[in-house]
Amino acid sequence: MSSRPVRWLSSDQQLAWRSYVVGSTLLLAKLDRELRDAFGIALPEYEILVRLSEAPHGRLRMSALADSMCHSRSRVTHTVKRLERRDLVARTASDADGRGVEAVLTAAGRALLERAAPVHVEGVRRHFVDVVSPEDLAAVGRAFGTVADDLVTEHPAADIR
Amino acid sequence: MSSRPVRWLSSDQQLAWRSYVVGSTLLLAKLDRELRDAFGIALPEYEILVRLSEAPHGRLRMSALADSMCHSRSRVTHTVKRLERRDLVARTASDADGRGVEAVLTAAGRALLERAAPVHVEGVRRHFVDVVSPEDLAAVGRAFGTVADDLVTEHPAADIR
DNA sequence: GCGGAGTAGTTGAATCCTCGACCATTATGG
DNA sequence: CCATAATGGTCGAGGATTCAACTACTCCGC
Repeated sequence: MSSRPVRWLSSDQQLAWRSYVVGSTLLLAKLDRELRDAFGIALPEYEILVRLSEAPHGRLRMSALADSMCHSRSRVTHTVKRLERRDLVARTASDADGRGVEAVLTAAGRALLERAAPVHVEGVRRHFVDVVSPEDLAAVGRAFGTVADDLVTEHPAADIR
Repeated sequence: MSSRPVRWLSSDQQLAWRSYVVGSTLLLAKLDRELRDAFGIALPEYEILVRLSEAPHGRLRMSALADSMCHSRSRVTHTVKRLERRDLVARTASDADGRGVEAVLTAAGRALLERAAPVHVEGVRRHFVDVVSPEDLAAVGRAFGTVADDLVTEHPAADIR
């Protein structure tokens, strides 16, 4: 058990890492609060509405929803149940697959989203996109795209699913 | 109330933003799980141990702990209470300030941290630092450093504190 | 030194997320 | 076909986080 020596982070790397952790924490908390205060919905709930709105007929299977957000199926079930209680989405059985369930955006859900989206986008701009340089923004996208690919394909599939 | 037109994100900006949200979600979840599986502590708990270990005598006030992680005081109280229950930290009254409470790393806490740190750092490397280019890493650090500064100084102080 | 304003921290309830167990349905293989 | 495995989804319990009080102490002005 001759453990090889730990490869600690350089001080530059450590600084970058901590800046990311703190900045990211603050950013997501801020955007969450803005949506909550203005519309009473949390960021994950908002993102579900967005994904539904982008799907044909505002309709998507629970598993597709879960996969696209990298959330557990259980989490999506709970989140959608909350949204359903507020009549922002509805659930119907899938007719192709007897096991499947599809979530649909209701009229109220679409209306809420149309009011919320500009506010949210404005927040993303003010607190993120507009405060970093275009080059750094592109780098962030590249970096986390790579991270996501790495984590999704790492194990023989079936990680978050 | 002539609302000015919404400045939507360009598709590049949108892609960068979504990559960040998904990649970040996956990354933090992964690192959290690694610590949980190997040592039974969550990422926020680990970070408290780290900050304590870096402070003189392994001792820090609750508010300093909260500020350095950008967590609410209430959250730190709960987290430290959990750590105290497992004898990884102890709490003592601050003698300078009668209101203050200081958290101290116990021997067990330090021992756990010394086992956990190499594993965590290795995870940060494998899933983040080593999969992105040094330039992109630096850009991520710059970007979120800016974001954090912006959010901390935005309101007349006293935002998360 | 007294009274009010601000600071430090805790508490408990409500909410959200995770985990494991579970049911129903669909594929697979002999 | 039929047994078994795999997939899609739900549920409830327990743990974590937030929120709104609340206590206790310090600081400041007078």
